[in-house]
Amino acid sequence: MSMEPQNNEYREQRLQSMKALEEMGFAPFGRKYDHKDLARVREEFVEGETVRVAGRLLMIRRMGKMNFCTMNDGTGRFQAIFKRDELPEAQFAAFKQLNLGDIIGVEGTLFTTQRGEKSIVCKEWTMLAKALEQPPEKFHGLADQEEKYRRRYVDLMTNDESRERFFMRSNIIKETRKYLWDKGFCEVETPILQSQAGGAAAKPFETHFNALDQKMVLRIAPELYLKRLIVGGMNKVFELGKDFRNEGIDRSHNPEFTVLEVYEAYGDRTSMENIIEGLIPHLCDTVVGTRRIEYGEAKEIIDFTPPYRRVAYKDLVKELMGEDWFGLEFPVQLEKAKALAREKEVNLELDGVETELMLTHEIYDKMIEKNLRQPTFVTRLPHEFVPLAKACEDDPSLVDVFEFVVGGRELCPGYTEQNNPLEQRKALEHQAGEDTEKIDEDFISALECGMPPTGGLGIGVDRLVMLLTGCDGIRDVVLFPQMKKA
RNA sequence: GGGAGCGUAGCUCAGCUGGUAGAGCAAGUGACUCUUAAUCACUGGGUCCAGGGUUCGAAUCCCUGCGCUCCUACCA
Repeated sequence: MSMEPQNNEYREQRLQSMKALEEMGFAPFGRKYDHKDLARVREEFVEGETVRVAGRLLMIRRMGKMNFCTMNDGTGRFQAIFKRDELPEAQFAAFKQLNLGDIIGVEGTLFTTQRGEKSIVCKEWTMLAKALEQPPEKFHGLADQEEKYRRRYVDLMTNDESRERFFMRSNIIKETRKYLWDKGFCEVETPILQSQAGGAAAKPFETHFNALDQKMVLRIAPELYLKRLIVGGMNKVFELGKDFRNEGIDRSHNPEFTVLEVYEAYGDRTSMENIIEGLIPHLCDTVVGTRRIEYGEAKEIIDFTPPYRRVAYKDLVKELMGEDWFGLEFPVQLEKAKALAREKEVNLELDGVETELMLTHEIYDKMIEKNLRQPTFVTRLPHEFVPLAKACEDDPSLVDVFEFVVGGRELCPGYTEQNNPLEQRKALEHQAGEDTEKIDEDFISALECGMPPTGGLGIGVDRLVMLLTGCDGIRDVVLFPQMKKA
């Protein structure tokens, strides 16, 4: 657990081996080495061809005059063979000084063993980097969660699965950009360092700007700046970047996380539904290789083939509680909910629940959303839950938004954005309460210049990656998750 | 925030009602020219997370601290 260099028998031995190599004329830390990726060597394997490869020694099977090593260069594993017959005497002798974890370059000829293992028979090898630290056990790899997160490089070098997951994350981000660029969206960058935090209800991280002697915050959402761009006539924009929220850490929350926000002028929430219905299948096709993804411990199959179900919040509630639900008296509703909860063995939290709205929402939370396994847009939510969004045209008590639910969890919301500056001010003032300083006057002022009707979308990229890689913890898809100082 | 659990060799883990610390892998030496979690023989390796307490005696029991994990609550 110590972060200081190990000072043990391994380190001593390796320092000695380093010295021995130097004395034999092998510089323990090499320079640029032109080579072919191991994955390509395997793919384009030609018996007898001479190639140069490089990588870390993962396993060494010493048999005296013929030795087998498993190398790993980050693209894949490959076997290298060190035979006395095939190597200059000095090279064969120096081979004995190699340890697990060392990085070497190998020049040799491609060869298939009797057991059919594609290999390279070494003719000449080069020391590229000596490892002074002993790598983790070859079979289990690094298993300790804490150590995996704190020393991700050790996790990456030993666990192929972990490394592949992060390459997959990189591809998801690349293909997300590509998809949006191809649809005519413009990628922008807005301030992360802001004088006031807006666009979400969350505690910001605070910092101090010395030159201006001014308190600053890290953004909690890019929303308000992106809408300014819509006002300015950048009609289709997106930003892919980090938000920071000064709140707790758990399996689905990291204080710094990656978000994608998309805004489309002259659109509405349905424009955003179309983007999700296009983007997610695109990611499935280009990155995952299937639209049917295994999810959770139960290995439940989630099918991302569009179109996705669209259903109004109230219709979902009626499906469960009966067509007449919203006409019933509150005490009747309460009894009915309790009875159903008992039947389904669900624990409803009813303390302080005094209205139809609150009760209905508790029912939705505990008994409806969890059962929406396949991709679903839940639309037409009560105004109270999303106070800043634009009301539905035909019913001012509802807002024209969706929550996109997959696997029983909300993945992302989409909005028909509020473009009436008077309504927006009212809503913001209501939210801010006493704290009127919290209102971003410049943002209101932007709206007063006239913002076209607009659809907006915000996706937690980490959670999207979790879904597509079948992980159930955010720390498994963030390279260096936030940890307490050890 | 509330609850439960964990921290032992480089790594993965055993260690019962308290009696001077164990295995596998890894390492060192030796044998072996088709191994692949190679095999075989011998050898070395520990601040039992840190600090305090109980005890003749603590990895083990108690307290405090640090870190992690799980459940639960909160979270546009």
